[in-house]
Amino acid sequence: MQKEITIYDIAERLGVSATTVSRALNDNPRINKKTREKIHALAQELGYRHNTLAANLRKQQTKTIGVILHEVNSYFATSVLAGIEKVTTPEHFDILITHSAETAEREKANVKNLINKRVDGIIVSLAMHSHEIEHFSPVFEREVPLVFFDRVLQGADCTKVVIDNYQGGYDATRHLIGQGCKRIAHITGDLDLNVYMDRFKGYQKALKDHKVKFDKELVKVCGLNKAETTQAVTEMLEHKPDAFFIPSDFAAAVCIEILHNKGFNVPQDIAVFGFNNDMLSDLITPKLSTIDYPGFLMGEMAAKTLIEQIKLRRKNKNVKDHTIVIPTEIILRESSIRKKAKKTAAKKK
Amino acid sequence: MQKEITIYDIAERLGVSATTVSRALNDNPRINKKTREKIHALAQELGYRHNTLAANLRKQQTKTIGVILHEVNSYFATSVLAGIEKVTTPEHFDILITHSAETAEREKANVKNLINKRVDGIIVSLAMHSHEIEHFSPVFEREVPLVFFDRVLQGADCTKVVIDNYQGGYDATRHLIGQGCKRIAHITGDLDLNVYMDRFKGYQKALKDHKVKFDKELVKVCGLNKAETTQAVTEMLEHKPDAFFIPSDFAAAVCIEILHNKGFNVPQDIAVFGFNNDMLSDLITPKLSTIDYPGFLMGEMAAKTLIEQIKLRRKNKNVKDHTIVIPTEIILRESSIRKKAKKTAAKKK
DNA sequence: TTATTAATTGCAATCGATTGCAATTTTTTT
DNA sequence: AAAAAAATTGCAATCGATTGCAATTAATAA
Repeated sequence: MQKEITIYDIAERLGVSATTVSRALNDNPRINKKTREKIHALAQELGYRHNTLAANLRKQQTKTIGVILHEVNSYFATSVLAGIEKVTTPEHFDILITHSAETAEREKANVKNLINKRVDGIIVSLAMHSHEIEHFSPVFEREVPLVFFDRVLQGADCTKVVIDNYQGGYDATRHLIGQGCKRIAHITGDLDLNVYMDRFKGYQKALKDHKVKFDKELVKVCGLNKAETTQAVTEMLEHKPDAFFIPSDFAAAVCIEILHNKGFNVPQDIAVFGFNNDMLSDLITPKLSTIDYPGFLMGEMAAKTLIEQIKLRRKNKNVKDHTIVIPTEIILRESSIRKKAKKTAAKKK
Repeated sequence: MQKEITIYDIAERLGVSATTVSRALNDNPRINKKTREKIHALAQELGYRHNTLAANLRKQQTKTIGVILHEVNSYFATSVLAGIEKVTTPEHFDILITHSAETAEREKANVKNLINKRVDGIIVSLAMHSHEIEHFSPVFEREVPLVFFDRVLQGADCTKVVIDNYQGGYDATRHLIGQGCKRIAHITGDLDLNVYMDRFKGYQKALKDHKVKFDKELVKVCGLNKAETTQAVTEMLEHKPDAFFIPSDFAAAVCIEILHNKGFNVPQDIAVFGFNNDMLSDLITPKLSTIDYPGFLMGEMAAKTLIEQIKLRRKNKNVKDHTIVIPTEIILRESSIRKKAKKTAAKKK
């Protein structure tokens, strides 16, 4: 491995100063055009590579955004990343992705690591078991711009990008009621998380507004993975629900499979409603009604907001914390539409 | 924003040298235990944060691995990333993820960026339209360890981690033949890519080995997205296939949907076989037979190999290029099993 | 008590680019 | 031709941690 070429090597060969080389390579107009071209040519010839480390150290900025995800391995996560990417790439920011595997410990280590790496800003979706944000204090102290998205902490005074989970829960439930459902089971995730709690609240409010009695037997919290969902759905059937509102498309798909195996007709016997509008919701049978959860847009908004804050901070302007709420959209497909329940004559085919 | 604390600040307050502070913070046994503890305590108290940039500049290593993906937004991509992560985290490597959106241009820019950032090694899956690796020359010149995975360039003399696509294609086709299929349509992706080419070769070889005539009318290349797949499947039906081998679960799922809409019974009339074992393959109706494509394992292997190479390079040992082939596994589900075709009496239920 | 060895600590250079300020040269104006 | 303005270029410090080598001090052996 030969030694890396530096601006000093170029300077020496051309009999100019390193200052001039540095400026020329940055296309600084203070340097004579001919000199600039000469320098660029030699740099090219020698295979010079700018050393970002050295530059960042001096400039005290890294043009890098740290992203802390609670989990990487999901369609939602990649959608968000793609959205972030869309915004950061044209602004020439790199993204450093870490994941906390749903533990507060890992989350803490990631915060530390990103601060050590001197990222210019951080985007976070909180881990499942992260119920306070004390471990973000190094970030706050340094006034490093920070945007929370999706999984956020209620009440915490910082910038957030969230989806209107309450409205989503409300819309889904109202729709089911409109289809004639009276006993809507709600199998959901950890209610300490804003996303599940808000959907649950929307569910409750819709019931109340439409005078459907709330029965707490019909609500069950579980991990929403295959095993736990299977168990929860099976148990729930004892309470004779006529609909399942399960705010996770994957879990809802599992539910449909169980119902089929047990000989229920979806949606005629039992309607099913998901959440997320994952790719699979359009491919299973019956197609799943769900709430569109625009991860890509969320990533975009989070990145855009963060970059704004980074820019403001460079100008030493102070930053106002605020919350951006992205509207959800209800997607009606087969799993919740009861044709026979319609007032007009049922049309088959 | 107060000034960041440096080792010099700590050194001054404690009346020792920066050298001592640096060593103490790295738990160098050359420093007296009491001194070390004092330094650690003060560092903690002052909220000192190690500056990774400065350290990396001096140490000439970044403990960072660059990852270039052809596309981020897929289940496969996240599986691979999760696999990489599993290996890198305990080794204290960070990963810097870039994506080339299937273009050679972006890929080239990413290579440059990663070199500028002085990553210690790179993991790449080539973009669809990247048919040469000339733009990796800065990597080769610097002898920066590089591992290609999944999408690789045939013949190129570098380390690769691939899946046995040939065997996968062979197994899938042989299975379909075993189910009595004689006209197996093959709708696939760009044959310039090793992954699709190898599967195609496996398909051909299986036909040959089992004396089924190869008909080039039954082979069609397309983008494997929803629109193109729909068109390709529709056109293919004119050639009266009795099976579809579509090496992408998503496209296979689209195919099943089309066949249903047209009134075909899958698998009785037409069998369908996918590739990847994506999450959705287990959720659609009928469940999709497919080839398991262990992205997680692939990521793991790629990262493990790369880190080995990075370590060897530090010791100035030279690195042997080699190819790691990960075996595939055939997953048989409903979409390809023709009950009535069995020799034993067909059992319904 | 002196010679050796071991344990601690520090000096000063280094990694490579950036930038405020000043100096020099060139061009334009009077 | 002298003065003023504009265009170029360079000096030297800076960013913060690391490390080879040397120096000092403490502990042990002779």
